[in-house]
Amino acid sequence: MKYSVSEENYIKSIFNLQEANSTVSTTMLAGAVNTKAASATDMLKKLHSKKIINYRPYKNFTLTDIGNKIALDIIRKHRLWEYFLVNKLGMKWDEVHVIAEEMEHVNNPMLVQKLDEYLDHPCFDPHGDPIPDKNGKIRVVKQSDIATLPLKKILTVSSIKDQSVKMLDLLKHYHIQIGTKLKINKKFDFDGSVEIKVEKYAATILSEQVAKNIFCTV
Amino acid sequence: MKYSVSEENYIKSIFNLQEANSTVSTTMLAGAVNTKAASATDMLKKLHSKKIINYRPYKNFTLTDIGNKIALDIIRKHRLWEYFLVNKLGMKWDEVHVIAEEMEHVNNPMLVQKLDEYLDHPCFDPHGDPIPDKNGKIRVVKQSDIATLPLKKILTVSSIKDQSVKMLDLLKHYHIQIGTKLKINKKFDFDGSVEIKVEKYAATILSEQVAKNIFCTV
DNA sequence: ATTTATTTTTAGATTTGTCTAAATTTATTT
DNA sequence: AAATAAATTTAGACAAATCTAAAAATAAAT
Repeated sequence: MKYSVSEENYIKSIFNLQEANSTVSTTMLAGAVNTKAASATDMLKKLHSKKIINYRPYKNFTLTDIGNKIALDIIRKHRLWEYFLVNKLGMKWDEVHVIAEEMEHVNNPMLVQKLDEYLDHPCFDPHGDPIPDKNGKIRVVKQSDIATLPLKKILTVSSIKDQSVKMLDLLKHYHIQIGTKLKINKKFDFDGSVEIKVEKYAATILSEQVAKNIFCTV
Repeated sequence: MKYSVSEENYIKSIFNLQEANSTVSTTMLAGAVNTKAASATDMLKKLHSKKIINYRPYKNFTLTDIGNKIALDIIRKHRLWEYFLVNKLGMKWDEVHVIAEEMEHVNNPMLVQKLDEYLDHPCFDPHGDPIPDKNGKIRVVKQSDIATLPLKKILTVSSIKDQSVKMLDLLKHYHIQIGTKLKINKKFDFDGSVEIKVEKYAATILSEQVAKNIFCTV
């Protein structure tokens, strides 16, 4: 089944709102897709008739299993493209969202598969959000900051707490970005600083403050 | 100025039809964008009001300078994405057109620039069609087949005459594709065969029949 | 528990891009 | 040159997605 760009945007927004809130309202949805509540209602009725959402007038609505599947597919594409834009084209974290918003609607399963292979099956987008796999499964992994993770294990950077420009600058200097693999060599109790080794770069020391901002999966 | 996907498709089709034919008709255009003549007329009137085409009812129409500029920009994106899909994602010549047809409408100048850099400013797409530069300029270069080109010069493969699967197979074996750089070492008068050297591969000999199908720029 | 405020839905209109069928213009034939 | 054929345009309708303004339902406040 093929869905219009509008339908896809509504579906994706419902998913994202469900992630962030216990309950989703027509007004919230309208806000998310940048329309008016009346327009959202129209679309809700259409999505309901297509069995994409559970919907009763004046009551809350949720994605059906079908709707969830569709949403995850769109989000997969969005995040893969974000990863591509940052890690291949060298764009910045904050520049890629708007572009990925357009690319996510390019509909071609073969393309997504090849892109995923080309990027080497990344698990997290540049903002640290997980990328659903081809079956819509999101790998649930506990991520912790470097200050608390164990030594000598290969870790993968999965998200950064402080996403300010200053932090970004610093991380660039350390050759650290989402997806970077690194190892913790030593922790210094004196000031909580940590020596890490990023693949093919010389080992360096991070302050505790920085270490606490870098989250990794094992 | 931003144009709808529909407008862009019409503009691009007019350009392509103008390239291939001396004159473009409403019916031809309708065929190219897969609609009916009546719909094409509606769009022609709209494009005329936006000064994208020169148009008088019942007469032939042409792109204005503005229209030409827009078309070249779309075609640039289309061909850059085709190049990406083939040379980075490893897709096949005949698979990429449909996908690029969607990607070409993603509108972000920074994206196009970064993509162009990432691909190292290619001049020809995988079908051998030239890729307009950022100013819409198409580098006019005379291309000739290997059988007639001079020895010892660095040549760039720009198009393949016979695009059959059999030929494709053979070229893959020789590590030749659009954009490949090669040098002609020697020509054998006995049977017209040619010894070539493709970057970092051992020199090999092509039959005259093959050589005549491979077009290069100097 | 009424009243008031907020949210959601309905009703009717608009825009974009499309269609069919009929009318008009241009091209072709006899 | 008149008749026929083909191409193009007009007229009117339709689907998708949106809007405003008004009505209906739910939630909050006195």
